[in-house]
Amino acid sequence: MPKTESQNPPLPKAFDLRKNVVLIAKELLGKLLMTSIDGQTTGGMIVETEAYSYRERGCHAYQGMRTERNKIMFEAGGIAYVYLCYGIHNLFNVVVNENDKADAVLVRALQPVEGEELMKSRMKTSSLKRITSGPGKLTKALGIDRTSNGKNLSSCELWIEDGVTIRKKEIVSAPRIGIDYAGEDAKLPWRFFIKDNEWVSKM
DNA sequence: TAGAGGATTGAT
DNA sequence: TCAATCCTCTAC
Repeated sequence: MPKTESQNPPLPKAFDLRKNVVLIAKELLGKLLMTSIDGQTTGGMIVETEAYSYRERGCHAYQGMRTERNKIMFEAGGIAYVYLCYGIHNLFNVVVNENDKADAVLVRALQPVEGEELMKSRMKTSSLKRITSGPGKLTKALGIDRTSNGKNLSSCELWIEDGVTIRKKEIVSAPRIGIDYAGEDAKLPWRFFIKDNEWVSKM
């Protein structure tokens, strides 16, 4: 039987709009990112995130720069911001904060928990090894593309639910990847991942 | 409207 | 280390 909107769990507390995007990026670790496409469910535990705020240069919406691509970031939190990177990869972000405060959390890696066979099929591999260890890979494995842009994260096709609680001492912070253009802001330790987790990208 | 560059990935 | 690949943004 197809899922309905009301059957999905409410968004986890990580989406509390009063919280800072950096705090939310840490709290998303351990949560489950799930998709249900054509009745087939896939999903994984979030093991790596990066925080982006309109206040710093690494962010697409730096200083309130609103474009056709990033306009979704300016909406109220709890929706998906999916964009194409390098012309090839779809990258998935969780929009947080209030209207016009364009903060988002990039999900960089997952640990598969459901639909492993379908994910392997989508990745055209017979091995589960590292198929969701990277922002471009996890979207492909879960079937996320730009049609998911702006989608509510309590929808029946794409949602986040509570998983396991990650203790503070298990969370490692580091500078974000691939934003050298952001100058000093590139050094902000806003990349978070679960210590010793084999699914984290670029160990 | 043209040109440059990019929150990546996989092959070599 | 480099190519793939194409959307987005900026400059003119």
